Amino acid sequence: MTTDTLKQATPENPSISLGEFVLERLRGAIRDHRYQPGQRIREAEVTQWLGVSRTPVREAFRRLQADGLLVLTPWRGAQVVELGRQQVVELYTMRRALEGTAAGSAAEHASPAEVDLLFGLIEQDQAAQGEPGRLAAINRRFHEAIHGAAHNRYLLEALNALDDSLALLKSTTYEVPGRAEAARQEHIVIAEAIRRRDAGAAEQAARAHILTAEEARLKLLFGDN
Amino acid sequence: MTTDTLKQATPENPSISLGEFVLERLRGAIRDHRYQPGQRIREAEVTQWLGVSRTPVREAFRRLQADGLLVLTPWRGAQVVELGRQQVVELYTMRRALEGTAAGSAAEHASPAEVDLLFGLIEQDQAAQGEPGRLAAINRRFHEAIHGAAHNRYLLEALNALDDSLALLKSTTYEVPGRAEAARQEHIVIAEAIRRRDAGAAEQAARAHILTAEEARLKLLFGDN
DNA sequence: TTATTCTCTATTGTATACAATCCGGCATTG
DNA sequence: CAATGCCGGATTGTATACAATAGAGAATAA
Repeated sequence: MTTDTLKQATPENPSISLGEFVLERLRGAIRDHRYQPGQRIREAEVTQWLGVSRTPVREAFRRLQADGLLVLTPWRGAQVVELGRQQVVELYTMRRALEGTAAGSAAEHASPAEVDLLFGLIEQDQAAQGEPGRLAAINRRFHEAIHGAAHNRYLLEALNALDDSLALLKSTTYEVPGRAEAARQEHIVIAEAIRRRDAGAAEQAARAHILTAEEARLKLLFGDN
Repeated sequence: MTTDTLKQATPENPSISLGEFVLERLRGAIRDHRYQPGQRIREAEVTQWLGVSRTPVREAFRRLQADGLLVLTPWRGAQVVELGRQQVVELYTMRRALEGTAAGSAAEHASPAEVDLLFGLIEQDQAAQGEPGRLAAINRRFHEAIHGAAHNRYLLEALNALDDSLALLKSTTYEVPGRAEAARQEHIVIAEAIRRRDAGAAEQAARAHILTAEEARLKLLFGDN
């Protein structure tokens, strides 16, 4: 395959390497459940799908393994990770810690513009009542805004990896009745703590928020009471 | 190169893949400062050193990039990460969060044997006064014992990656006069909180411990007061 | 001399050939 | 008929050939 042909395969950004291209396409496919948990992914399959050789595909596999999205077994290849109840609980413990830290750091380091963004997103959230898709998107942007306002690149990377792992789960906690309203109130508490530069309160509020999200998630997935 | 020759290159465990082998050797070399921060690592160089082809070397590079130990620039290859003051601060913020969470989880989930191990290591620590090397090793085992007692594999992986990143720093905080004694007292507070199953106290004690470690580190590295 | 452009070499990105291994089915045997 | 061992294809692990690029140094012009 000529390089010219290869470049046609990455129209969005012809300058990135094929390995990065394959990585992003695979990550997206896993996040969108086009590859489902437990499913085996063969190198040849991706090779044909994306029109590249095995080398960049294998590179992407390694990165996704490091991110916790794939399990690579010697001579057996790649499988999308399946999360059991225990693993979901462990992931939410991590998320409580990291979101709490992010909110606390944001209280210390957020710029005025970043604080404004948080409250702007809360307003958008109020305007999107009854639209689960938009609510989920705004919720994600709210959390991303906090993550950015923490100004800690290691924290940001860890949170992104965590988000990818949780995307393996099928359900959205917004399917739980009343969850959207409760989440909005919790967001307001977090944002106000950040605005008044109260790191401890911001951390506690974020932890409480993640805890209720975890309870909603476990109820949805495993019928916990 | 024949496969038979290759297997001689991995005498410790002939069954693991060459990629894993290269990964561990490189990780060790970076941790031991045989490759120093900022130094460029060429593929051909590792190829000759370990007697393998470029393929497993490149695999290892990707994994080390994901772990935050290497920076891979397109067409320029791999460089060992250099940590500036800001990055050290960010890493310690992460470490406060994760060690605090680990101590809290350990208070909830540690087995009696794991609690005993903690106090056993504290005794060993007392017996090793004045031997910086042994003190550092025991300190590491103490923290690893807490990490294990948390029973959270995602947390464990994150802490291991963090440890690798901090290993990029040259100095040991045990070089600060009185640091060993202070650390031992802090360890005791953590271990006692875990023994009485007080998750909140364990988390706070671990955070305070990491905070003092950070202060010692910043003083050593950048002369902070 | 100094700045600039060009060329050439070292190095990495990609594709592919080859080796090793696993897993299914089939035959053989008790 | 059941159990066991042995092929053969499918798949991954590794090595290597080839393409593309960056960067250093030479050659040239001002």
